[in-house]
Order: sequence, then structure tokens, then C-alpha cells
Amino acid sequence: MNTASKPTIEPRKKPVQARSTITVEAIMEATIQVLLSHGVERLTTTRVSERAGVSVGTLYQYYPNKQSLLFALLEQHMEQIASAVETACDYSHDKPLAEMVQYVVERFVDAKMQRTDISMALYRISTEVGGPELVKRATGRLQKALGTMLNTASDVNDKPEPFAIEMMMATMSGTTRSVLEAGTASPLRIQKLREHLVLLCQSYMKSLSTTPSFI
Amino acid sequence: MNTASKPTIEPRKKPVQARSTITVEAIMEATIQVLLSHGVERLTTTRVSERAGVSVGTLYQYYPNKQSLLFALLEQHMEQIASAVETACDYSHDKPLAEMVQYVVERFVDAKMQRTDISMALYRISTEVGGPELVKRATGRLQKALGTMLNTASDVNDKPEPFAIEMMMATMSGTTRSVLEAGTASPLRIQKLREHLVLLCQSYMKSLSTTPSFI
Amino acid sequence: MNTASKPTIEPRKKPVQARSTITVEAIMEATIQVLLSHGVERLTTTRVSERAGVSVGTLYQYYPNKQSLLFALLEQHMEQIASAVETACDYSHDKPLAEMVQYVVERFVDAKMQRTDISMALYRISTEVGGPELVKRATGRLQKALGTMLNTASDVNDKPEPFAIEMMMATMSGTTRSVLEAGTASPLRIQKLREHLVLLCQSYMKSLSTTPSFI
Amino acid sequence: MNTASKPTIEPRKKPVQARSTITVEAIMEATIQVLLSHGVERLTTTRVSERAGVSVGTLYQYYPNKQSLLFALLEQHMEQIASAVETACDYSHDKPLAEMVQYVVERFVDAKMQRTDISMALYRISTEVGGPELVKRATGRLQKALGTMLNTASDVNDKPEPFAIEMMMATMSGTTRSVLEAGTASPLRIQKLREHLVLLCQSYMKSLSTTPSFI
DNA sequence: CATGAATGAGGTTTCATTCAT
DNA sequence: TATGAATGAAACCTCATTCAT
Repeated sequence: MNTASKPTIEPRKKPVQARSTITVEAIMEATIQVLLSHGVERLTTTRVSERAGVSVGTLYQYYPNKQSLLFALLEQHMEQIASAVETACDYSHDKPLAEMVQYVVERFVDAKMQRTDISMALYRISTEVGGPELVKRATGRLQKALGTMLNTASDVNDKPEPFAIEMMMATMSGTTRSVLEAGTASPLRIQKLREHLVLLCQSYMKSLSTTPSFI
Repeated sequence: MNTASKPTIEPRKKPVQARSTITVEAIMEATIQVLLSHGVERLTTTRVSERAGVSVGTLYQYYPNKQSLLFALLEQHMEQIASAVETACDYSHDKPLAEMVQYVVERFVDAKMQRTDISMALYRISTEVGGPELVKRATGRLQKALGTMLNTASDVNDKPEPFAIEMMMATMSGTTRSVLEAGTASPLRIQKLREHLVLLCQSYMKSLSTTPSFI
Repeated sequence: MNTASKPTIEPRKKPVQARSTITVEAIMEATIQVLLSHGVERLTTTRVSERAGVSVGTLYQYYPNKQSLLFALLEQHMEQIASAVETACDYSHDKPLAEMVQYVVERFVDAKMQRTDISMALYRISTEVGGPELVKRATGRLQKALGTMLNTASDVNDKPEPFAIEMMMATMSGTTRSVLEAGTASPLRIQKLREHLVLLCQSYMKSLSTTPSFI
Repeated sequence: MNTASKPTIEPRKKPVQARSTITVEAIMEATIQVLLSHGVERLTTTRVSERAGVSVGTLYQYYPNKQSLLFALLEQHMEQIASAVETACDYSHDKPLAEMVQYVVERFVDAKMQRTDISMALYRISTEVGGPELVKRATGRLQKALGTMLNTASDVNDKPEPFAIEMMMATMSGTTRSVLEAGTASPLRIQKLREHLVLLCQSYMKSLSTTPSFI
């Protein structure tokens, strides 16, 4: 579909010295700031490097092009979320279904809301920068973690089909995004999201195990 | 948040003559094509006009600037979806809850999947072009329609709180988007989405009416 | 050998209106000027457009990139030289060998010296911009014209082998270049070049027809 | 003509130690490689140093700037060719004209073809880096050597005018270059070049000594 | 009304060169 | 001495927008 050529997107060099690491982190942070304050359209490599307090040249030593910069940001974020969920799954083996779902959902919301600024910033670039690709990767990974966990539920016998797990993940991301983009991510709303999302997923999962499968 | 200046965004003139309508439609369609084939970043007014078979000048006669072009596209799409849902709501008054939810969800999925290319193209611009603003507008509108409908459910007494409706809408959009962006919107997957989404929303709504509210 | 990627090199649009033609010519002329005054290394598209009195954007409407600009210049020049020689060949059919050679050589030198500035400017870019490719093309063309002509020489029977014609062409270009790059292309030196080059080629051609072939 | 500023161009220090010599040679060789694989335009000091297996810093210890690096390469090559020809001249004193010419021409072609890659690489920079200047220097030197030699020809009385010697040198370089840039420097073609070039120069020289001078 | 040539600010990226380690 | 991270001027090129025809 998309004909846009995909040049190298991998970071150019791994920071090895302490100084470099600081530089790279400053660039990442600056990217988020600029994304939030100016929007993708007005995110320029110059602006990012200025904000990071380094020269453009330095930025380009670590990221071969603008895309790779954004990609790295997205990747790092997805990694954090995915591993938070994975950990939650591991922890919840052999619990009752409702408890499992609650724990996982809450950890997900917590992870996502830890830095609402980053989460929101990333929605703005995701589609442009290989987001769907990364989502697919993370989805596969979590598919496994969630599936394995659900199979150990102490109070359910039939394992949910993969598609149901996809649905649950999509619901978690979708509703969270919705709350964030509504602009008012107040603690209260976040709390409500957490509770409703738990309920939503719990009732879905429960209904799946009590309803004859659809297809 | 976003400091990006917002110039006039309303289309410059309403197409009244037949010829104009055709031109406008060609431009809209071309925009979608370019969006899909090149991505937002490489969507240019010149490219759009070329694809539409008109000159740039002509494009600028209907849309004062690029933003307004994209905005119009988004608006038109949201309008279609929103009104499809609204109609479904109107139609479903006084039905049992499960039936209501099923009908509304199915009409939503149908509307969204009618032109998957458009839906996908729009994900690419929504955040950039006042998407959240439009979403908020549409959300308000549907909040009302859904709320009104749900109040007439023949088998439920307590009306769901507004936030629950938001959750349901977010779930519908979120899961649909997820399926579309996974890249494989095969008829089979769409069918599965439809069924699971119905079940998901039904069980959520049902659980709400049988569970003491949380806060 | 050369890994340098070769993007589109063909001019972007043909000038159709009178105004455009003027613009294109101004750009060509400016390119020569800049080439001579600054050298290839310091020839920038901005500088060229400034010199031409147009904006960079305009330059890029006619030439998709810097390479294509230089390539066009080179191509146009080669065309002129090649057709001058071709014409000379056509004109000289059935003459005695010495006369043929003299006429062709003189027309070549004339053509090349008509605008010494252009000739010199082009030496500076030739290798970088597909020069050898164009030379090969022109060589093929002139190979034919010269070969055909030489076959009609009234006083020679055996036709020279293709390689000999290549040698003659290389000699003509090489010596002319040498005189130009020596920096002192005074009328006197040009006159000397003309005479010596005639003699050189005549004696070479003559020796070929009286000497047993080498291989 | 050329306004390009000319910074220090002399190599920064003469390599005295063995290690330095190796480094310098590696740099020279790397320069050639990069020149051939990337072209002048994409020859960067970093790339050269990488290829040479040293750091940029080290490169800059031996060459104060990029120009001087290229200049040194060119100079070294010209020196080799020039001295090969000079030696041939010295060796040929008092021989008959034809023999002289043959010997000199063959030694020239041999020298030039010994490393066709270097020869070709240098065509790419010669105009940019003081090539004509160096050519002029070498030309003067060879002018002398050739003139002296020719004066001793056992079978000719009148000495050729300096311009004729220039012509001969230009012919040698020009035809050799032509063969190299045609892209097919096969042994066969090189052999042909050698033979034809000998014939060409011989007949020219001979014709000069039997023809009344032109001006 | 339509056209498309022209504009030029501004974005991305490169690369010669320096200098602290 | 060698290294290579950092610099930032400057190059190439794009594209929203205007306006004479």
C-alpha cells in the first residue's frame, strides 16, 4: 500500500560511554517535548536537537534520519508497556479469571498512565513511523503471555481463542487512548477507566467461557 | 497543548453546481488515494490535485489550505459514521438491551468497514488535523443518541452512566481500528470482529445493570 | 564500480511557453557561469538560481536534481559538437583523404572553441555526471559518420578499422582539452592547434592505409 | 578564474617512521578505493579514514585538509608517470626517431596502465584539485626531457618546435584516458592502444621533420 | 473560473574539522 | 599520538501558496 520508501531505521550507534548515554536520553526526552509542544508536523530535527541542547550533527550520529528517531521512541515505549503486561501475566498464573484480568488490566493502565505526556505524544506519530508494525510485534508477544496465563485460570476450563485475546488487548488500548485523547486525563477519570475497563474485560472473558463459541 | 497555529479550516465554498460537486468529490477521493499511497508526510496539495485531475489552483478554490482539505475529509467520514449509529439508535428504541447493542454495534462496524481504505487513511491524519476535536464533537452527539436509546431498553431499569457509554464507544472504535491496522481486514476477520464486539458490549452493558456501581 | 545511486536524471518538464524557454536558457547559462567562477565543488543549486535570476524552486521545476542540471548542460554541448562533426563528414564524402581529415578536424576545433568557457566548464563535471556515458554515445554516433565518410575517400582503398577512428577522435578531444586547460587559449595557440591536429590526423590516417594492419 | 580559496595544500608532515609510512600508504590507497566506489562528490574524510582503518584524527595529522589529501595523491601519480617518461627519454638518446618514439610511448602506456584503477580515480579529481597546475608542471618537465631527446635523434636534423611536443604529450594522455574511460581496458585494447599510439606519434613526428613548418 | 509557473522559507541531512580524553 | 564525539555551516530539495495569464 504505502509506497513510501523505508530507509535504514535502526539507530546508528549504540551509546557506550556515559556521556553518550546522557546525550541519547536527552534527545529522546527532547523529542517527546517537541512532539507535545509542536505536534508531529512541526517536529523538526533541528528543533529536537536544540531542545536537547546538542547540535543537529550529534543527533544524526545516533539516528540516521528523522524516522529512526521517532521509531526508537515508539519502540522504547512499547517495550515498557509490553513488559509491564508480561510481568503481570507471569505473576497471575493459577489465579481465578476475574483476578487475573483485574491485575493485568490495572498494570496496563498504570504503565500507560505513568507518563501520559509520552503516551499522547506517541499517538501522534505511531501510524507514520511503523507503529502498526511494532504493535503487531508487541501483540504477538502479549498474545502468548496472556494466552498462557489464561490457560491456568483456576476457575475456567476452555481456553479463549486467540482472537478474543486480540479483542481484549485492542479494548485496553482503545479505551485508554480514548480517555487520553479526550484531553482530560484527571486522576478521577483514570480511576474510572481502570474500574470500567476491568469490568469490561472481566465480563467479556466470563461470557466467552459460558457461551457456546461463535464459529 | 499544540501550539500549531490554526488557520481557517472551513472549506472555502460549498459546491453548488454539479460540476463543482464532481470536482470536490474527485479531490476528496484523490486525497484518500494519496494518503494511502504516500502517507501524510508526503501528501502534498500538488500531488492531490494531480491525482484528482485538476490544477492546484482549482484545489485552492475549494479549500483555502491543506489543513482544511484534510479536515473536510475527516469531518465527512465522521458524519457518516455518526449518523449511521444515530439512525441505528433511533431504530432500536424500546428493544431489549442485547438487541439494541447488537444492532448498533453491527451498524457501526458495517459503516466503518464499508470503505476500509478511507478508514485507514484517516487514522493517519486524525491527530494532526483536529481529529480529537471532531471525535469529541461526534462523541457528544452519540453520547446523547446512545443514552436516550439505552434509557428505553425494555429489560433494564437503571440508566448507564455517561462514562460507560464513552467506554463502549471507545471499545467499538478501538477494536475496529486494531483489526484494520493489523493489516488483514479479511471478510472472515471482519465477521469475527462483529460477533466478538457484540458480545463484548453486550456483556459489559449487562454487567453494568446488574452490578452495584463502583463509586 | 561506482556505487553512487543514479536518481532520475532526465529534465523534469519541457519548456513549452516562451517564458519557460527563457528561464531554462537562463539557468543553463548561469550554470556555466557558476561552474567557471566557482568550480564544481562550489556550484550549488542556490547559486545557480541566483545567478539566473530565478528562485531555487523554479530551477527544481525543470531539473529534478543537481545532477540532471549538469547532465543536461553536458548533453546539449555534446550534441552540438557531434552534429558539427557529422555535418562535416556528410559534406566531405568522396573527397581525398587529406582534405576530409582537414575539414573534419577544423570543424571540430571550431565547434569546440566557439565557446571556450563552456568547453572548459564542462571538463570539470564530465566524469561526475555521466560524462563517459555520453561520450560513449557520441563516440558511437561519430564512429559511424566518420567510418562512412572515410570509406568514400577517393584516394584510399582499405577502410580503417574502428579502433583507428576511436584513436582519431580521442586525439582530437585530448589535444583540444590540453590546449584549453593549459590556460592560454589565445587565437594563436588555437590556430596552431588546428594546424598541428590536422597534420597529426592526416599522417596517422595516411600511415594506416600504407602500413600492414597490426593485428 | 577559479575563486575557490586555496588553503594550505602541502601534506602536514613527511612520514619518517615506518609506522607512519604504512599509515600514509593506507590512506592513499583508501582514497583511491573511495574515489572509485563513491565518486569525488561522496568522498569524505571520514569514509577514507574508515577504509584505511584509522581514525579521522589520524588522517588529519598527515593531511591538514581534504584538498591536500587529494593533491598528494595526484602529485604522487604524476611524479611516477613523469619519471617513467623521463627515464625512457634518457635511455633513448641518439636512437633513430621511430625507435625513440616507440620506446617513450610504450613506457608511458605501461606506466599509466600499471594501475588502471588509480588512473581512473584521478581523472575524477584532477580538475578540482589543482590538476591543471600539476599538469603544467609535469608538462614543462617532460617538454625538456622530450626536447632534449629528440634533438639527439640520429636520423633527423631539425628539432621539433615545443608546441609539437605538447601535442604529442596531449595525444598520449588523451587517447589513454579515452581508452580507460570507455570502460573496457581489456589487455587486448591496451595492446591496440599501445600499437596505434606508437604509429600515431611516429607518423606525426616524421611528418614534422619532412614538412615545411606551418607558420 | 481554471491553470500551472514561480516563489522562498524552511526542513533534512552531510561532512570538514576540532579537541577533550 | 590516536581516537571519535561533537560541532554547525551549508548543501540539497520540497511544498504550501499566490497570481498573471
